[in-house]
Amino acid sequence: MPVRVDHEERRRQIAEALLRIADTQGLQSASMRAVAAEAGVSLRLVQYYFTTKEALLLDALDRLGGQLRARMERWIAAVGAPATPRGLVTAVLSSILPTDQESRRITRTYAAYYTLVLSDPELTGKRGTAQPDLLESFLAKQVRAAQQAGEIDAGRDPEMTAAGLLAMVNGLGSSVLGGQRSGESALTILTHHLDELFRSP
Amino acid sequence: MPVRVDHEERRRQIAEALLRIADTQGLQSASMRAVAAEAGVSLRLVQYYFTTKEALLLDALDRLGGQLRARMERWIAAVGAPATPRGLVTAVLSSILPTDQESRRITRTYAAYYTLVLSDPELTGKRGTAQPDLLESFLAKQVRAAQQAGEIDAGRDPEMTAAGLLAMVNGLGSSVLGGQRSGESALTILTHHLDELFRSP
DNA sequence: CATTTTATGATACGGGTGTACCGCGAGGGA
DNA sequence: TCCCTCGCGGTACACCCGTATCATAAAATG
Repeated sequence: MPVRVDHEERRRQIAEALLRIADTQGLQSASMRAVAAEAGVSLRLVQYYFTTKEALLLDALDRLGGQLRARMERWIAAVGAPATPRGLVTAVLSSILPTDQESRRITRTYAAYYTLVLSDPELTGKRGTAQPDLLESFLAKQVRAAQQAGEIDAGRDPEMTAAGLLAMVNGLGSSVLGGQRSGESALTILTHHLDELFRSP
Repeated sequence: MPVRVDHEERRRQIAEALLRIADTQGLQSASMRAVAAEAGVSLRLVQYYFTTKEALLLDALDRLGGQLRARMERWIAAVGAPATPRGLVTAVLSSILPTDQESRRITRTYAAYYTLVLSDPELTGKRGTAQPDLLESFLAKQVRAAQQAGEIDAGRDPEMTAAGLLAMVNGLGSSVLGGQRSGESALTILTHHLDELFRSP
């Protein structure tokens, strides 16, 4: 049987099985054996393509980050040709919020990784750490652009505003996942704050 | 040796050992044996005072909630005799932020419980679920009071504002724990937003 | 004093975990 | 054709987990 095989495809198949388990049952249920079963392969194969569990965890985390990035780009592309700052900010922030099935899956899986990173900080050696900062400065740039267009009060601090918005969206996502709030009400709260931000003084 | 013993004291001793491990190494490292060792007792004793692990987890979570409540009350009491709405809101929100050692410990431990609850929602049967809602309505009440005193623009929606603030503080806490931001800068961002909220129109 | 209850020690059981090792058939290169 | 290495199945090892069981000494109770 052992014909030449597409390694990347096999790795993807296994890593996504891990992500599926992390989403539905949490990372602590994602044992090598469970991942193998979910992917429909033998335990040996998981070991073969990812020699250690840590490698599998890290690879899957990379793929998850890619999925979130792809989703954000899709939402950004959907705002249409004249990409206004307000449209970009709204797209980025609401793409993170767990409102549909995909975003709920992504957010839940990230949450599963969160405590893992907390208890073992060197697990992610300068991996996704830079991404939130990039997002934040992107948002700050859009805020500045909106200020120059007169859509946002010039007295606001762009960095503070961006950081606050991003933190708020993260917090809203946590409360949705925790069941205290629905995704729709979280989105309502977000748009309310965006409306308030984007009103000419 | 078995003199009559203070059960509550023993339970506290063991539960706090659990919380200490959850803080420093995460909940997944908090096995019964590890808790026993940390508390300086035998495994059998942990079983004796909390027959099952779930009971121990739940009891420790209750105690953690009590610690956070006590901290908030201490911060509220510290604002002085004329308790202005702004003082109360500031006290409540900044007491949650992981700025000092105690709040960092509490926030980290709550985060450790968070994913546990996500993967097993019926673990906490209507336990701390109500507390965030109470906090939120308390904050909304203070916002309304400040509006009537003319300290906050009357056009703001109190509930939305309160929900946004609480979510922002939660998100800021996560980013501090994740190492992307210092506790001081998180506090700076919070006070910046509070300054913006509490300016007469 | 006898007996029951309380607080504790020691240890065993069944199961799940990550990893390592052995084997083996089917390509491809010499 | 010979041989090597690629892809993979099966299984074993050592360890950790939560829980259950047995034993026992001290105190409370009668």
